[in-house]
Amino acid sequence: MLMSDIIAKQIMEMLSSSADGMAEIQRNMLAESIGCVPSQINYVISSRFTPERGYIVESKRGGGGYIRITEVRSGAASMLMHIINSVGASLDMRTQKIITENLVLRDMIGEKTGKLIDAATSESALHSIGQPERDIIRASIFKNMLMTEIK
Amino acid sequence: MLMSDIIAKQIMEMLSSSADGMAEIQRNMLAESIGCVPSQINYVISSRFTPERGYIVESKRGGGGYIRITEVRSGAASMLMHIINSVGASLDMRTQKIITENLVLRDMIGEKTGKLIDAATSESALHSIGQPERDIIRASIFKNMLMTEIK
DNA sequence: CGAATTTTTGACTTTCTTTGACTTTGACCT
DNA sequence: AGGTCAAAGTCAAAGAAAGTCAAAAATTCG
Repeated sequence: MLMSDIIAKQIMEMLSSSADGMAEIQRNMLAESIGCVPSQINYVISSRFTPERGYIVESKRGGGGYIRITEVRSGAASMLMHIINSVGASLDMRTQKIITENLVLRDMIGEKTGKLIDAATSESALHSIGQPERDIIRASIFKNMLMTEIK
Repeated sequence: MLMSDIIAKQIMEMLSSSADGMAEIQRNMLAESIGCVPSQINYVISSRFTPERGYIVESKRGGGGYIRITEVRSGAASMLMHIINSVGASLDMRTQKIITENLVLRDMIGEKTGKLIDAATSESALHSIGQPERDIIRASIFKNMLMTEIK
């Protein structure tokens, strides 16, 4: 397993074992205990604990500094509504995959629904249409499909 | 025997000897061990392990990268496969609705899946694209979605 | 045989990860 | 206030793996 995956796993464990979905870490401590350079913690956070994936990150430097990661927890309907509204007129596949993966992870949609969304918006399904229309149609399909999940 | 056939055979062996029908390979490793250039692995995968033939391929680049090939195994698979193959390059909404409704009635797909297919291929989802491209895209999305039901 | 298709190769690209030198910020102590 | 030390942040280079594409070679088919 990659270093970055170990770090991410560590953080997720802290998050899931906390009652309020918050994890506060000391960057240098964590790096030391895991055995990596401190800046790699930043890399992991900025590549995996992004707002797109539903995390909020705050930090403070200097003595007594910390990094606090908060997992956004809200009801399925409002979370889905929020995503539908925040996705613009265009959506690239990478972003779609990240959002969908997160929705499945958070149990906002089923795994099967996630697979169907991936299939419907895949490059393979939309190959006959060129850019930028492809990303436009992807956004539209994505939102239409999510809409059916709001009951 | 062709190099490509050897590569394909190798992968198929991995697939059949795995309990879950999954094979995860390191492209450069495999190329090295077989004795071909790495990109030939891509060629073999894209020419022989296609969705049409019942394979799903995922991959990741960079450190710790991999290529994962999943083989679809099912009895009901062939029936759906038949439908997928019988739908041409273009599919109008009325025909799509009829086929989907039929699949739901016959319990080949769940009601929810039917709803998601309808949403993904609806006029509303595809409104930004004109005819005849709309029906072409609809056929493609439809087939890609049905493919996920083969498992 | 000759055209069409399939296979082979390799140079170049993109994506993701690791590392470390340097910068900024904040707290605490004279 | 100013200085010092203890954090965290930034950034770019190097490394690791897979992807793309098109030219060249081989094979198949009419």
